[in-house]
Amino acid sequence: MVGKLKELNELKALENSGKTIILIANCAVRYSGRAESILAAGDRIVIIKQDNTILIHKPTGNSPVNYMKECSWQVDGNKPVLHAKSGKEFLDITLYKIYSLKSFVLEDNQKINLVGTERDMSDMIYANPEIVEPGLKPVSTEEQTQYGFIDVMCTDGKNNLVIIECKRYGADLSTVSQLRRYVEKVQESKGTTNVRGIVCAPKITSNAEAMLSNWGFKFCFVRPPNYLEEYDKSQMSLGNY
Amino acid sequence: MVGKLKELNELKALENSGKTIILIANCAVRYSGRAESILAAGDRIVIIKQDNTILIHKPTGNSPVNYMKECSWQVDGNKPVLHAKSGKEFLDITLYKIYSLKSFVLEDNQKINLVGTERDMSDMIYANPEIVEPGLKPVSTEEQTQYGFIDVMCTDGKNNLVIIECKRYGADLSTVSQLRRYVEKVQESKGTTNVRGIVCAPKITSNAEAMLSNWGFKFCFVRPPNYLEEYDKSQMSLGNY
DNA sequence: GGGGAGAGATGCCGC
DNA sequence: GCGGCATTTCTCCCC
Repeated sequence: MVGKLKELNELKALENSGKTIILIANCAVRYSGRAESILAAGDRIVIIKQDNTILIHKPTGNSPVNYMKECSWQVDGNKPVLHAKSGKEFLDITLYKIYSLKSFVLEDNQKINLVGTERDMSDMIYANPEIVEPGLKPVSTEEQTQYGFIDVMCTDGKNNLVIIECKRYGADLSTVSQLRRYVEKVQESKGTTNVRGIVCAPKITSNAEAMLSNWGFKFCFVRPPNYLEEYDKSQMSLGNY
Repeated sequence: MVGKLKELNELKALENSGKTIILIANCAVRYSGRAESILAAGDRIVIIKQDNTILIHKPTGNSPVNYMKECSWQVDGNKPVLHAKSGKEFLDITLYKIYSLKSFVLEDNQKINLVGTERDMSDMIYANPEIVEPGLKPVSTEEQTQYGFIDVMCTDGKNNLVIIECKRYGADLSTVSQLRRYVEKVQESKGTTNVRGIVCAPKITSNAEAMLSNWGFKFCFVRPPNYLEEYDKSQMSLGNY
């Protein structure tokens, strides 16, 4: 066991310090909990956050290879192993070489502000349902039912309730199943068959479209609010900064 | 603009170096692409991986606050800004203070080995369907249909096909919708109504259970292969290492 | 805390 | 590449 004891002691001293720890190390990882995993030795980035969330990243790829959130952890007394535990879950990181160990106290009180979600698309349709079909009048949005919540509900002026399910990217089989669940539930609770269903999305898979028409539902091409164009415009007007 | 120029130059020198870069900085982030986000200044961990995947982490929490995978990036010539681009997506990180900048060449050829997934659960049931219901005989597993793929298909000895949908964690409304899609599709393609549906999971939500029984389907309590117990056992027999 | 559904989902596999 | 779907999903919102 090579193990740089100096850095292991440093790491041990950081237990419960509430610091952000960045560890670059050759390590092996074992996880057991909801599932179980083994990862043989390799060079990795280990992040221990100030809330004791642990992330283990390989040198490539988007997602952490192992992780554990808001856990308790400690360095083993005898072996170069970091043990982490959270409820019934366990994570063991065996450290073969430590290339770098740094700790920080970081302050970040800001929350991210994200726009351009499906909710924005429902709001757009609720505000102006005629972009979906002439004659539609808004009734409700985000209405809760026992079978889930309905993005937008309208009337069509021909004595029908119209249930709209939005997808900001693409509609698929599960989208159609979801719409069907709502339509049937509303038909049941209102005791009427005058309930129509519409999927609004920029695209739909062919199988989903087949299922949609089998059920007498309708697809309507709707693009979500396009923030990218706004961004492009502002970039242009600002030049290259 | 405070900006430690020395570190900005170091960062610039790392463009296209193929190194893993760990940057601890006070920064603001702007993203535009599939959606759009703004994040005001705060202390964060910025990771640039060897495949030019960028992750930005707050000092707490599990998920990255912003990210971009396999992008191209560069440091602005005039401002302390890291520009990243991937297709039609943009990410700008404005660096107000750099607390730490380190780069590494990391080597990791290992792949994670994960067990205890839903697939393991279907395999278990396919190998021994009588744990679900006496008399069941396996027919197929992971069978592809136009309406999705069916986890396990069996016969029940009473001239019925039995379609089993497994969930490793919990079954919900969409699970029941999924099962229903398969049952109806098989009924249609076989031209018979002798098709039953069973959801196998360790738990099911109350609304899903109601919908399940409305459709004449059945819930069967099945726990996924319990690897945790195995882990506990091995830990015990090894003592404290 | 449970239930339901979206996500800048991501990642995997199959056709 | 698209399609379908699981994920140690995670996260948010609502009841």
